[in-house]
Amino acid sequence: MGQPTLYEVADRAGVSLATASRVLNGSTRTVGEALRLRVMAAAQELHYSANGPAQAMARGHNNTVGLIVSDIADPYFTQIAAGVIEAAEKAGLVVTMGTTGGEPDRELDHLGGFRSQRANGVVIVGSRRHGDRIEPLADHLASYGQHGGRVVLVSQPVGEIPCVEVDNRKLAAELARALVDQGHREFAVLAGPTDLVTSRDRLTGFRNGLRSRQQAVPAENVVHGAFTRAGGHASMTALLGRNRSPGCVFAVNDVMALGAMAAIEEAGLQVGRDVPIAGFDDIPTLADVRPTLSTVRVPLREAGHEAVRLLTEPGGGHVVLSGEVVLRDSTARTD
Amino acid sequence: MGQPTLYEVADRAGVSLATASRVLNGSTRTVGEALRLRVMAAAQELHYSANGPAQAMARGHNNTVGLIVSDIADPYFTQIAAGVIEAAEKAGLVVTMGTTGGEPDRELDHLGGFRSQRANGVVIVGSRRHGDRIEPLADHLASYGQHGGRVVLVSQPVGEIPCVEVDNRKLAAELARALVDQGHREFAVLAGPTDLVTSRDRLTGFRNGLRSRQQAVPAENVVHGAFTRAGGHASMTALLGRNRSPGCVFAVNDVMALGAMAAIEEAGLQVGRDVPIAGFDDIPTLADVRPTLSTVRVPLREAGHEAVRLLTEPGGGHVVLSGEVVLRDSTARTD
DNA sequence: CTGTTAGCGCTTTCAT
DNA sequence: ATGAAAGCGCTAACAG
Repeated sequence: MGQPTLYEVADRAGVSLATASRVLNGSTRTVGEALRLRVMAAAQELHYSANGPAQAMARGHNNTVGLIVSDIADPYFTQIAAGVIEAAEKAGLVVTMGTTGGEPDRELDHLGGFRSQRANGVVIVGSRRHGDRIEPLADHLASYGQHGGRVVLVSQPVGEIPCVEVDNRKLAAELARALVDQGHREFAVLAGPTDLVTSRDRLTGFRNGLRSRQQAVPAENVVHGAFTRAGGHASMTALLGRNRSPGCVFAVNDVMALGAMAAIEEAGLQVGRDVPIAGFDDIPTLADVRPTLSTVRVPLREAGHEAVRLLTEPGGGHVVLSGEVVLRDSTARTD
Repeated sequence: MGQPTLYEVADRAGVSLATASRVLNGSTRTVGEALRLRVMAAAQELHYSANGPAQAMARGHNNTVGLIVSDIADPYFTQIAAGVIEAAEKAGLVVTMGTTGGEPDRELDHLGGFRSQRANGVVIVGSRRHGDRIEPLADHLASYGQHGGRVVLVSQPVGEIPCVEVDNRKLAAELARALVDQGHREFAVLAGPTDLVTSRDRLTGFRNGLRSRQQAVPAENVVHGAFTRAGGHASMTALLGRNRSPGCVFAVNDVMALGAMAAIEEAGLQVGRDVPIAGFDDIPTLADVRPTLSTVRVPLREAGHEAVRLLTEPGGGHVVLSGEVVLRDSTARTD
């Protein structure tokens, strides 16, 4: 015997199904005080709990938002996820989450799952890949969208899909200029994966910024690797293997910068004095790392809020979030 | 017009609803090759996506696990959540997440929500509170459980509810002894909230450990505060205000220890040399903090895995996870 | 204000 | 192997 049904509650309260439904599940219709009380009492006594799937079916949607990230344990995604959850709960939505481990296919799987779940909308966080065949995603999105499903990307736009974007190129350029203005003249970049649009944008922006100050990064000082702490560590180790003083290093995200800092120390060098380094994102973790890391503050939580806003508000939208360069000790010139 | 229905697919394929259902949604029944192909084709062409709520209603459950944490951005919860998600995805379950911000009432709200959603089970992560009126939770759980809903606690047992527990007392005692064995003789504890069972257990365990080595923490050196980085910072600041060399400090979790380390530095003291400190949990963040923090490694992700296992396996269960003391630089004796 | 009654889309006996 | 039909629990017209 399963959970009590609305029917049983109605029965016990001696009212019709409709009446019970009206009092228990926020209908606009109003019910007489006497009956209302009887229904509530009956529900109490039976420990009634509305059958969500049945409601969802009858209503056509779920009050749910799907969230797709590649790795919830990565501080970047954690922050955005936290923002999404905050905003969603505020809007009375429930968040269902899926992780991809970086595999684009998993993204589609989850999208299909959420669609099938009849989620009100889906937030997909994570950089597009350069040369991505856009079609599969766009296709899915289109057919999902045609049937009222809403999708918001947090990364880069794909077609007309609503999107929350960070102005990576502009900010990376600003960082580059700030670094030059601090007196740095030699540079290296831990550039992340070659195909991630986010890392490419940051690299490009950084180069543009340098160029506007008549500086450049030598090709051999651009090293690619995974977008993770381990990737940063490996990239930095490789770089140091070729050149013990590569100049000021720009890691395209903080997590990589952290790995790189560890690698620098392990090589017997001192972060800042021997090898200045800057990151990107300003994840909260940085608060406890010494030397303090120069980086670009990106409003990650806010990105999550915006994504939910785009999902719940009518009409599309394309939000470009800015940020700000934060110079700290890891790039301070001591001479 | 909404999404295509199974009926439309069946129609287009020229078969019955039942047949279409059997081929599209993993039934045990088998269908002739010819029809099967026609159905699949029709589904393709129509971009059919099964209506999850309808399936859930017909089947009675959701293939969903609810996850309740107080704050997804706290590394402790992040790790456990990551473990839950890993295990759930492996088991073909989807995870739906709710946050409480530390308010016990929100826990009940979410529990109700998940129950209503007909989640297969719910994982509740987060310390019970001492003097909690167990009844509300236990009540809800009981009536949920009677109807086939499964709940697993990750923290401390409540009644007969399956639970994944960390042996906080034992481990805190081991830490205390290890610290004494390192030569420390004076101690202070940043003890967290007075009512959280986890913090109380760690405090008690620590005291027990000291006692077994004929040591103790003076009452004025036990300072309570929030279970967060800010709480650790505030507690440490307060402690230092009374006593610039309180001895070896035990922060009942790493996040607090991190806040405390910042406070120590801000007070112009040096972590380790002036103020030795140890934490608890061994969150990944510690990898990038200097001096390296002595702590107790707790298998957080594994706790998440175990929780899902308990949820999916028949029968109850009570898992007690152990951990290990990890002595690093923050408590090294230099004299 | 309250009750009747169709569905919502799918699964699952039960026949054939 | 396939189809017909009875629900699953709830909402939302539509009637009173």
